[in-house]
Amino acid sequence: MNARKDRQNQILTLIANEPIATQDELILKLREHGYEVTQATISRDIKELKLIKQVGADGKSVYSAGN
Amino acid sequence: MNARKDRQNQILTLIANEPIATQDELILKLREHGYEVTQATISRDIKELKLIKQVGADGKSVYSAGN
DNA sequence: TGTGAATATAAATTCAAA
DNA sequence: TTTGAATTTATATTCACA
Repeated sequence: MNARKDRQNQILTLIANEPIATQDELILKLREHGYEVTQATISRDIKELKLIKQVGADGKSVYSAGN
Repeated sequence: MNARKDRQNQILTLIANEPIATQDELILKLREHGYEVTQATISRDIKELKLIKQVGADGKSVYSAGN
């Protein structure tokens, strides 16, 4: 299925363009773009995409593509 | 106080030398090296050290120094 | 296969205290 | 300031099912 791949690409785009700190935040953003998913699915996407969660200079954590 | 800085250096050494997946694991390793701390403290250390948790190729997550 | 609901596990934070 | 105990919050996993 391509819904999954599309969604994962959207995730990459989202985190590249704005700081996203939690999976719940990501769920909301995805919803704005027409993707309806739950936290369990996001968690799996993040794992597959090998995203990392890093604490920024300001102390806020942000998801990003590790490399 | 230097206990904190010493402990944080030990943390950096530990994660550099073996894969550590969780804060509880880190607590155990630190204990082996004479440091007695709780998860709350480790969480703060990790934040200060700006460590990242990344999912490896094998699917296991590991803490590492982001850069 | 991919997903959601429920649950388990991990991690961050609050609040008191040394 | 730094910490631990308790708690909240976030994330990963299990289990059933389309």
